[in-house]
Amino acid sequence: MSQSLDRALTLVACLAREPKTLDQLAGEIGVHKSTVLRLLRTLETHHFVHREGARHYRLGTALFDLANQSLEQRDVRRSAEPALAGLNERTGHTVHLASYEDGEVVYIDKFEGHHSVRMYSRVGKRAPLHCTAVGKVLVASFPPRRREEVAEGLGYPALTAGTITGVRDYLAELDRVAERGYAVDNAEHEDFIHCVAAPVRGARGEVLAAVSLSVPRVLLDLDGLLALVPELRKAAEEASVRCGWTGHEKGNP
Amino acid sequence: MSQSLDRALTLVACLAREPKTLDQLAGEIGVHKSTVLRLLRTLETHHFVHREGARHYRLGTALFDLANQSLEQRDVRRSAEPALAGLNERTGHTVHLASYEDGEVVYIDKFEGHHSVRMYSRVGKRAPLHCTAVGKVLVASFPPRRREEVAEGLGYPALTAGTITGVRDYLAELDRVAERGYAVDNAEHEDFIHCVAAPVRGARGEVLAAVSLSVPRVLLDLDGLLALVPELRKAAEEASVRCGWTGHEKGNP
DNA sequence: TAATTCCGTTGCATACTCTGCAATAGAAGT
DNA sequence: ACTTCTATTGCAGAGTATGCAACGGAATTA
Repeated sequence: MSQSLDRALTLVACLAREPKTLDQLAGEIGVHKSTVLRLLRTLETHHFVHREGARHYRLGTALFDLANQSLEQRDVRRSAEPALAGLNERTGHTVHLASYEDGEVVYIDKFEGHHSVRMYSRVGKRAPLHCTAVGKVLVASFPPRRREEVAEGLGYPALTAGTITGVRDYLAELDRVAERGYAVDNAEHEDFIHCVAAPVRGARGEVLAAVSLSVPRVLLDLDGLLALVPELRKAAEEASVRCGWTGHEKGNP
Repeated sequence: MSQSLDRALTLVACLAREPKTLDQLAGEIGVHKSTVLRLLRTLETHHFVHREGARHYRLGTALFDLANQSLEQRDVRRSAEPALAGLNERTGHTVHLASYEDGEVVYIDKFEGHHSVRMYSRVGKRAPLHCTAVGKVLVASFPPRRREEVAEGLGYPALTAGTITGVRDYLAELDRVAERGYAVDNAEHEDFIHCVAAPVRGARGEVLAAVSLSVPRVLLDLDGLLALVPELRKAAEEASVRCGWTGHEKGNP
C-alpha cells in the first residue's frame, strides 16, 4: 500500500464534502501541512483538485471527465437508459439502476421522481445489500453457494424497524425474490420510502444490474407500489433486450 | 511533486479510455509492473479502480461519487439547470454550460439535442478558449488587462479553416463579444458545427459561466442560428436571475 | 500606521517508503 | 504434460517523501 497515494486519495475524499483550506486538510488526515501542500500540487496538475481563491481547495474537473468516461464504458447503463427513462416518465417516480460491487450496491444511474418529495441518492453512491430492493435482486441472482457466502459476510445493521437483521431471514427472502423475479424493500433502508426492484439480464441470462422504483410512502401505500411491479418488470425486460437478452426467466449458466 | 501519486493519477487517466491489464499499464507509463500493481491496490481500496475479472482493471465507482458530489457543490450548475433544460426543450438543440479554468473551457453541464446528428462532447471535457463561443464569452468578461494576458497565453492552433489564429484578431473578436453580449463560433472549433453563447451572471454582475447552443450546419445555416440568439439570451438571463443576478448588462465591479 | 496573527510556501537533512529485480505461483493455451 | 503468459511476493538499495523550522505575505487588530 502506497502511503502517499493513500493520503492523497483520502484528501480527495475530504474535499468532496466541501472546499477546505490547507490547514483544515492537514488536521483532518493528521499530516503536516507541507506534505499536504505537495500532494495537493500534484493533484492539481492532474485537475483532481482546484484552488478556489487563495486559501481554499475544491475538487477539480478531472473527476467529471473520468466519471463520464467511465460511465460511457458501462454498457448496461447506456443500453438500459431508454427503458428507464420511459419507466420514469410513465410512473413519475424515482428510478435507479444499480449493480453489485464488493459486497455493496452501487447506483450507476438515476432518474428523479416528478414529485417534490424525493429520495436522497446520487449516482456513485453505495448502499447495503441486505435492506435494499436492488441489493436483494442482485444477490438473489448469484448461485446458491455464493449467495450464502455473501449473506454471511454482511453485518445486518438495522437501519429501520423493518430491516432484515439475520442471515437466515435474508436467505429466505432471497429465495422469495428469486422465485418471484422481483424484490421489495418495505421501508427497510429508510423510513418513509419503499422500493421494488427487478433484474436486467444480459445475453446469457446473467444479471447485469437491477432497476428499482423508489416511492415515498406518503405518495403510495404498499399495495399501490406493488401495483407498479408489472410496469417495472416490463421496463427491466425492455432494458434486458437492449443488453442482448433473448431467452426467458430462469437460468444460471 | 509526488512521484507515486503522479504515476497513480496517470494510471487512472490511462484506464479512462478502456479497461486494461497490469502489463499494458506498466508499459504505457514505463514503470515496472510490481510498482503498478501496488499503486492499483491502493487505488482499489479507495474504489478508484476496480478489478474486472482476473486480468483487467477499470475505473471504479468512487469517481462517480466524487464527481457528483463535486457537481452538487457547483451552485451555477444547479441554479442554471431549469433555464437550460427549457432552452434545450424549446430549441431541440444541444445546450452546454461551461466555465473558465486554467486557460481552458470546461463543460460543466450538457443537454443533448433532439436530432440524430449530435456534437460529441462530455461533461468534464476541456476545450480551447480561442475557437469556442463559450470561451469567447468567458474571456470577454475579464477586465482588459487580464483579457490581454490570457489572449497572449494561447497557442491558437487552427482546428478548422475559420479558426482565429492571432492575438490581435482574438482581442478584436472579444471586443465585439463584450459589446454585443453574445459570441459566435462559426465552425471555428469543429467543421460542420457552429455555436452561439451568452454569459450567466451572478449577484454582482460577474460572469459565472457561459451557456451555448451547438448546432450542426446541416440543420441550420448561420442566419438560422443567429435567429436563436434572443431565445439563448433569454435563457441565460433566466439562469442569471436564479444565480442572484439583479442588475442590467454591463459592469465589472 | 504599526503590530499581530494566521496561512501558505520553501530548503534541507533524515528516515522510511517506494521501487526494481528476480524468483514464485498460478492460469491459459498448445 | 509442457510452454508461455500474467499476477504476486520478498528483499535490499536508492531515492523520494516527510517533518521541521524559518520565511513571507495578507488580513486583522490596535
